[in-house]
Amino acid sequence: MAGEGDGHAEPSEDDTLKYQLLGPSLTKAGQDAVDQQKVSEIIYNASKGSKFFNHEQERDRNQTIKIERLGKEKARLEKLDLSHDLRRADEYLAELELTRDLTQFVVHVDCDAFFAAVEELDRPELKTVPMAVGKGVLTTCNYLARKFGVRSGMASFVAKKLCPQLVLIPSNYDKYTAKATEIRAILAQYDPLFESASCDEAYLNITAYCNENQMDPEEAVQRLRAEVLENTNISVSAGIAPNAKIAKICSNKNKPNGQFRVSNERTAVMEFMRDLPVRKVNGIGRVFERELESIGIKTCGDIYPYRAFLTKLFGEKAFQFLGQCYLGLGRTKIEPVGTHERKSVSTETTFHEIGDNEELRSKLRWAAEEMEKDLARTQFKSRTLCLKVKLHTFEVLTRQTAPPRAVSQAKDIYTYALPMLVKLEKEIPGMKLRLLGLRCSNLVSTKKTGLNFFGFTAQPKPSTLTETPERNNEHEIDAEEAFESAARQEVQDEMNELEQLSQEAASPEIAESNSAEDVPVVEPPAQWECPICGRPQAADDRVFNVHVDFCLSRQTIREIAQESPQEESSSSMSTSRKRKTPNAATSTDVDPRQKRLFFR
DNA sequence: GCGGATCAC
DNA sequence: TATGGTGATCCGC
Repeated sequence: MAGEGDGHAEPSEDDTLKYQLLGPSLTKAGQDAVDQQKVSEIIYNASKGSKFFNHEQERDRNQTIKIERLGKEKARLEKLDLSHDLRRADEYLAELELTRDLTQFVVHVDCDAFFAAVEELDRPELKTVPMAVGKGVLTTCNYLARKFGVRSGMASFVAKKLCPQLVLIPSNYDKYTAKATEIRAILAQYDPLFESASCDEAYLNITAYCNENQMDPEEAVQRLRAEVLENTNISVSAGIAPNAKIAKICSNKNKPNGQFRVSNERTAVMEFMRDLPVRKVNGIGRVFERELESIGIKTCGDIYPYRAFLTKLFGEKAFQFLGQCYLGLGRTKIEPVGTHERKSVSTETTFHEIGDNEELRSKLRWAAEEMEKDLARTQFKSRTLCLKVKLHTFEVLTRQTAPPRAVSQAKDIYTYALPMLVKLEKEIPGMKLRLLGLRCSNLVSTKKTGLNFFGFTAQPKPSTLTETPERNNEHEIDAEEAFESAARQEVQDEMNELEQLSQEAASPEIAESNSAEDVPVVEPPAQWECPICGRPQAADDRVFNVHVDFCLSRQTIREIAQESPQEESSSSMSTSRKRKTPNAATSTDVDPRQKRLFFR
């Protein structure tokens, strides 16, 4: 914690900066026995004077200013009558409490020092020495290295200062993904619909497994972990809890090679959260931690006495998120990542400082070519293009533009990105960059699915690194789930097609400028009736899509209204939605994913 | 809608 | 000597 050890509650400027320099993974496992004071000193001295350091210092100063404002605002609020805010907060918490679901067993599985562990399988001699994977920046390190204060995300030259004998291994992602696939095959036996959170993490809902096998969740997870270890030689840690948020926190509790459970009782959950540092919660990082600490919130239990202040100090979204933290609520619905919708594709690279305009153009051309490949791989075109640069001072700038038509080819991307770069060169005389990148958003799918809306012919999903095993190959999967999966995919494709159409309607020239394989041919049924409202519709594909989409939304709202109002118990900060009206059932702000209810 | 900032892994 | 890449979300304007 910042300021610790100086005998003062108020952290000094250096303390916050040093804490910042320690990196984001301070709270991770394997650091308990480390003298943080000493480590922090070494990192500080290794970094001092560098451009990176100066930038961090600048950021730290800005945060301090923000926190000072926060303190003044809090002092101002304390003099006001907040009874209205207090009542509102209590009403919201009561509302949240009604959504609590304690019927599910959710598990978060986390591989221990995954990349390092995989490397150790190939070269067992690495097990006995401090070792890290990565080049300029470490992606993972083994537990021997952590004893020296070495952490993921740390610059390797700093790590070498902490631990001169540290062995560095270049990363080999293909190897890790292959291993991850082996592990996922085992996870699927416990929950075929498990969710890959990343290469080395997954969420499972083992409620059905436990019921079918008459097994205690802890016993089931013991078995799961043993099975993974036996078959793949990778040790994993796990958290068991009534929801994903707590399960995630629990998986870190007994790392490595351990597990921890918070039982499905309200008192157990509340007690667990009460003393839990807010930083342990997914979504609360170093900055928010500092802000919360400055007003007196260190643990999730501390949130409650401040409930009346939170909206005015941090905004509505943060208030709702913190409310869920205090109550220990989280999602219980675990679903494969394939069901999520991609929002952007991006590429960026760091290089040594470049000021020469010609050289920068060459970097931009390269980025555009990378982007073309990525868009082809993910099967998208893009209607919004964003240029990202990092100056030699580490300051990051972005500039965004909307090309007249969706782009997918390198030459088009370059054409529309170049003016942004030129403008930046003019704005910043003598501009020197250390990074250049491109991001595409407002995506339009180019997947060829045909338009058999009611045929439900599922398309095989592109297999990305974190994708779950192909559901269609798992013959033991419930037929209804497979059906639902296909339906979800269809709805997704449908919406993408709709976007594609609207985009083409706006710019007719695109249909000519692209070859047939880029743009799927749209063949709607000649005549049809809307399956929802039953009304006959004109055989115009655009109207068809718009109408069905509209009807689907309406249908969904009706269905949700009929179901219990607890449908969506809660969600994490990143997925939480507006909730101005207290009752979600009457809200028209429907999560698109809920449209699948129609297919039940 | 845009740009900056934060967060996770 | 030297501090990453990808994707997402939220806020203020």
